[in-house]
Amino acid sequence: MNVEERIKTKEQIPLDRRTIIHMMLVNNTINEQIAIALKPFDISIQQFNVLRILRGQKGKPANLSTLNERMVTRMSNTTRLVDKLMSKGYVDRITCPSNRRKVEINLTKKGTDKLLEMDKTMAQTEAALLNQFSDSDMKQLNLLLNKF
Amino acid sequence: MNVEERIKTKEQIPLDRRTIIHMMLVNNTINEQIAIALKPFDISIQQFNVLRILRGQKGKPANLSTLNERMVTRMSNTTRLVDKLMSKGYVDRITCPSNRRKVEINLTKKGTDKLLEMDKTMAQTEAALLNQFSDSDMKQLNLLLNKF
DNA sequence: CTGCTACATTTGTATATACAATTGTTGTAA
DNA sequence: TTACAACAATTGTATATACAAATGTAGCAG
Repeated sequence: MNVEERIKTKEQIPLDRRTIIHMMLVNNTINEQIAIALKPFDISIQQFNVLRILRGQKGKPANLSTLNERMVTRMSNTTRLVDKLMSKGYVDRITCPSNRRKVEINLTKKGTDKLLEMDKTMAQTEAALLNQFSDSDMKQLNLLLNKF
Repeated sequence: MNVEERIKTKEQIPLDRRTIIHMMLVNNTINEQIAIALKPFDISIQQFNVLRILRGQKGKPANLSTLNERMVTRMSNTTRLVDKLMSKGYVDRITCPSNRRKVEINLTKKGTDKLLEMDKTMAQTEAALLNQFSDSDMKQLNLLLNKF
């Protein structure tokens, strides 16, 4: 992706600004591709993220603040995000018996199955996005990203 | 920024997935910081982007499709984005005399002035975001981003 | 036990965004 | 010249998101 061409500018962009813009452009690409991959499942990136967090819990229920803490892109209203996953039948939610302020959220069987399907598509998408990267490219990129 | 720590996972994340997640996390940081910088001006990143595009036009008016084409993060409703800039007095909009389907959007004096103020804050924010990067780091990062 | 503060989630509401349908304009083929 | 397709922007509407206020619960000082 050529930055100047994409944003149609002829003037030279200072390196620091160009870097920021470049990051944004790539991120848009990433988000678009993942959204396309998840579209058949009628699910957003954040919803997918929550499903994966729940799987990582290995049956141990999660409450809302835990989810919010672990989400890649945090959002201001996790309640309603979980509402949507519930209405799809992917998770269930009960109030925590030991502390009735909290809730316990779990993956359902249906959620687990769907997530397994999504995994395949997502793996393909990740691979496609990164197909020009060698392992050492990726390591280098991760090192550079650490500087942010 | 340590990925595993941030998303609170103990399991090892495959390198390709980690790379994608890392990109997203850094992008969130970038967006948050820029949003904070622009908050005093009561303007969004995309609105700021449009103002800069208009300045790049050097007085030559832009129409909506031009703006949309050049925006870093394109959106589905540039009309209403421009509405907001108009209501702030930063731009004006007339229908194009030579082709009445199009519009001509221009920066106002007020918009130009405000943009100049925003430049300062934005330069600081960019510098702060990239303060751990040497020039060669940035060049390297840009090269790697080209692979997406 | 009472009153108070902190906690965890939910709800209300205003704003933002996506997507499709609509409006008005232009160019052009018959 | 008329009819029609393509174009450019706008509008309607459903959904998403942010932010603040409200609800209900727990813990704790006195």
